[in-house]
Amino acid sequence: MPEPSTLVIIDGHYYAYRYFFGMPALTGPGQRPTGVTHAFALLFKTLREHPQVSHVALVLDHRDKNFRHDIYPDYKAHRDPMPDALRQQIPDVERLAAVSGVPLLCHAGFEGDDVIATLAQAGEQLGMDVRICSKDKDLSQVLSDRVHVWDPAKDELKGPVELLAEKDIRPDQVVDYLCMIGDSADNVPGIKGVGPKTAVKLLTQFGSLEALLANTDQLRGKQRENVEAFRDRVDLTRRLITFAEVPDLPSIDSLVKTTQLPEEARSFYEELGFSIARHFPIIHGQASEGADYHILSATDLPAFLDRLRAAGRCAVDTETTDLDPHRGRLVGISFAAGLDGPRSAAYLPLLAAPGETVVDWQEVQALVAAFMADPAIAKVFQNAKFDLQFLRAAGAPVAGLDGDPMLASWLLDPARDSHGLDQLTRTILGEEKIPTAAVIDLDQGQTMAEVPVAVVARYACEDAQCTWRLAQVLEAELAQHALDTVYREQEIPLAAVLADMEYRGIAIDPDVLDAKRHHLEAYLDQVDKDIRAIAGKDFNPASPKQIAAMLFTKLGLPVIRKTRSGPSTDVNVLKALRDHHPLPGLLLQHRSLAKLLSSYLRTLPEHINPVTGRIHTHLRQTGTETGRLSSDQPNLQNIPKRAELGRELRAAFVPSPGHCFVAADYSQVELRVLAHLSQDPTLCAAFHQGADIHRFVAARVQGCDEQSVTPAMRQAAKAVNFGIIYGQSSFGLAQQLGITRAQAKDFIDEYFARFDRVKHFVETVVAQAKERGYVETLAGRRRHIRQLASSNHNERLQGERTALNSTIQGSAADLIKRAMLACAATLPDQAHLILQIHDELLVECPQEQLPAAISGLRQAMTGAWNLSVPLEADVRQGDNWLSLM
DNA sequence: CGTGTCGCGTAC
DNA sequence: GACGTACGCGACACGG
Repeated sequence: MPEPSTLVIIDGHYYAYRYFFGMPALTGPGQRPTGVTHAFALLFKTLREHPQVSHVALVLDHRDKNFRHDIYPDYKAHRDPMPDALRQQIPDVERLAAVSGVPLLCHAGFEGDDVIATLAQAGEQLGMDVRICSKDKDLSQVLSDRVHVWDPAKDELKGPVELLAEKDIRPDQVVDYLCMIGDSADNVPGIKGVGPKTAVKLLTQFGSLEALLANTDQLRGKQRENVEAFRDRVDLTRRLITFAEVPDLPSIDSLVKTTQLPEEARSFYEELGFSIARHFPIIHGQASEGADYHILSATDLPAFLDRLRAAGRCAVDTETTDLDPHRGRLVGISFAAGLDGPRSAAYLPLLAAPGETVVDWQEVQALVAAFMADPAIAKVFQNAKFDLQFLRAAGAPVAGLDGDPMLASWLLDPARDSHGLDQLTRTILGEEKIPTAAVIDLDQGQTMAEVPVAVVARYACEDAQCTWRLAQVLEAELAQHALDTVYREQEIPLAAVLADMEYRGIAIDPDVLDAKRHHLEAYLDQVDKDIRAIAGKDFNPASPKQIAAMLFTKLGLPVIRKTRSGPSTDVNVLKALRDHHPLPGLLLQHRSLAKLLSSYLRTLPEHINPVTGRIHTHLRQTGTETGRLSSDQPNLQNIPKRAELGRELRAAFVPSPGHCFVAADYSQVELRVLAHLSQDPTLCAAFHQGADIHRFVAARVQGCDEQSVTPAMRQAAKAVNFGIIYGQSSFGLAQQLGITRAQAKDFIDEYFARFDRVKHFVETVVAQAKERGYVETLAGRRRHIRQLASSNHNERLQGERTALNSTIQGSAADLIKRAMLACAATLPDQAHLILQIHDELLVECPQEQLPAAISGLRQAMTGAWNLSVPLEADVRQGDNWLSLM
């Protein structure tokens, strides 16, 4: 199949303004404004790498007046002149286009829009697809089946269909429409008293402007006068609004895109101070080369902080003696804001070997605390969650958290190997940082406090200035991909919430764990003895390899399932073999006891912090590709719940003295997300009715009423509901339910027949993922799915499942993140989030605030997002985690 | 001796 | 081969 060629035409004027006003103002060497040029560089990069784009042109307005000024001297008379900082960048954008191999079109006597329209029609006539990058409404007149406007950041294509849906007009009516409403920005008056609404009404009624003017007798009153008064101006207005055909445009062939950035662009990028690593093969340099670092004294500090305050935004990094904020101390704080060159930074030393000069924290704490607490000073941290906890512990809690390159990197590509500072500096900035190992010997337990101040200062300043520069680059890239909103409004504020949750931790009753542990150890001992009595004393029941040898070779039991390396011995296999022999049952008991002991009962006590007596799990914000949080050290998101024996250990998780727990979990959140995203009327109706969703689906699929749904039917429907979310096949469903594959297929077919918008949604998600290479959640987060491009059939199928599941799971993750953010406003002052377990929030509050906490938590969760189905949360209270069941 | 992979099992 | 996302344990293989 020949690839259809796609011509992309960039409305340079539109983008210049959009980038100028819509993004942080970057400056390069010598305070030269570079934000717009940089944004264009990233746009060009996106187009270079876009698989569907074959031809590119950048269109700019000519600086001279054009024919419209000749026929209408007042044309654009009231327009503000271009801001200086933008005007200065236009030559840079032109040079950028030249060195990037993007043809620049700019014709005297015409406007950019004329060039765009002429070019679009030329491309269309050659059978190409044309995408115009612009939001200018005038351009709607050239839309057709082959000509669309396109926002590459959002990957949104709009053509005649969308125009009709949004404005209720066809492309051939656009000129009439625009004539009627006029254009105040261009100082072109339309019909007095006619705005968009009336214009559409009149066009629908009369068909065209010409017909309207010929039939003014059908109008009455003021409107008739206004329309008739317009008759004299209609020809002029039409000439101003209609695009002129621009002669002598270059041939379409000359617009073939360059897929590689030419080497000659390198010096231009360097001249502007752009990160070249994103565009060129990496040249390794040292991040501290040519840097300007300064060690602060107590005397310097006030003036320095004032400079940062005036700058409004800065990167901050802390050096500490430990990774644990409850045990560690601050060794120093570094700051960077590009004040004296992009690589400048300063270090405030607070702790060092005896004899070294440091600043007394007591002396500067109030000053630093005021700085940190000032929300008007925007602060950027690499992995802010960490620094926020240390600064809080040191008595300088942070407000105004505004950026985190780690989160920016994760949003741009959650699959990136590492979002660590060293890695980002290498891949984004193309430079090497001083390795931590070159400063301290971690194996020897050495800390930053034992290293000369000058050495730590250099290291700390490098961290701060790399954080600063990375934030600039990555945030510009976020904006390019329409990820800046979810960054600023979701992930960045969430980091502060997570810092608070980690810092607070959760209390543990060690006696409960101890008692349970001793009980289960005795029990395990007995099971162990029983197993050895049958299998021999050298048999290791923890070894799947030895179990397989024993069951399948020695005892000759049937192999149920195979893994890559041999027969499987997992729980389903052992259950199937229970009736054949006593050993499988004993092994199952061994497995569950050993799991509880090794994963929980023996390890949890080791995670109790000696200072706080609580467990402070890490809530990792960049730990998943779907957008869920993950938890480690220890993982508190997989504490047993389903089986009785395991569930009981939840009794060890207790509230602080005088407090109680409130927990709430979303009811069927992923299915509600599915209903919302698919807009399936039946599924949506079920949730609006407050139906038992599995029972409801069973009734629909079986064609019976809900009262006659048997437990088995409900069970089957539940399996299908989950299967949909995971992209399960008929084979998987059959295995799950112990039915034949044909029966499973019938069930799935019937499901899709009853919920046909769900079917459509599943297909659309996969198709769009294949087209764009990524899927998107409710909040606009993205996950690239590389397997979809695989030549391997099974890998592609896996990619399709991932695409579907990530959309739903990721959207559900967005919902609970929003709920967590809402908690700040809805919970009473002494109630605090303690844990998040994907669809559940655990809150600790003083007894007296219990009612307010219950209603606040419910409000935060149900109001997290306005879906087309209600969000429901089950709220419970209790005095330990077990009693919340 | 440490490191990486596998099978397995816990959660949602 | 067949159901998505995590973390982490013990066993085992491998390499220094």
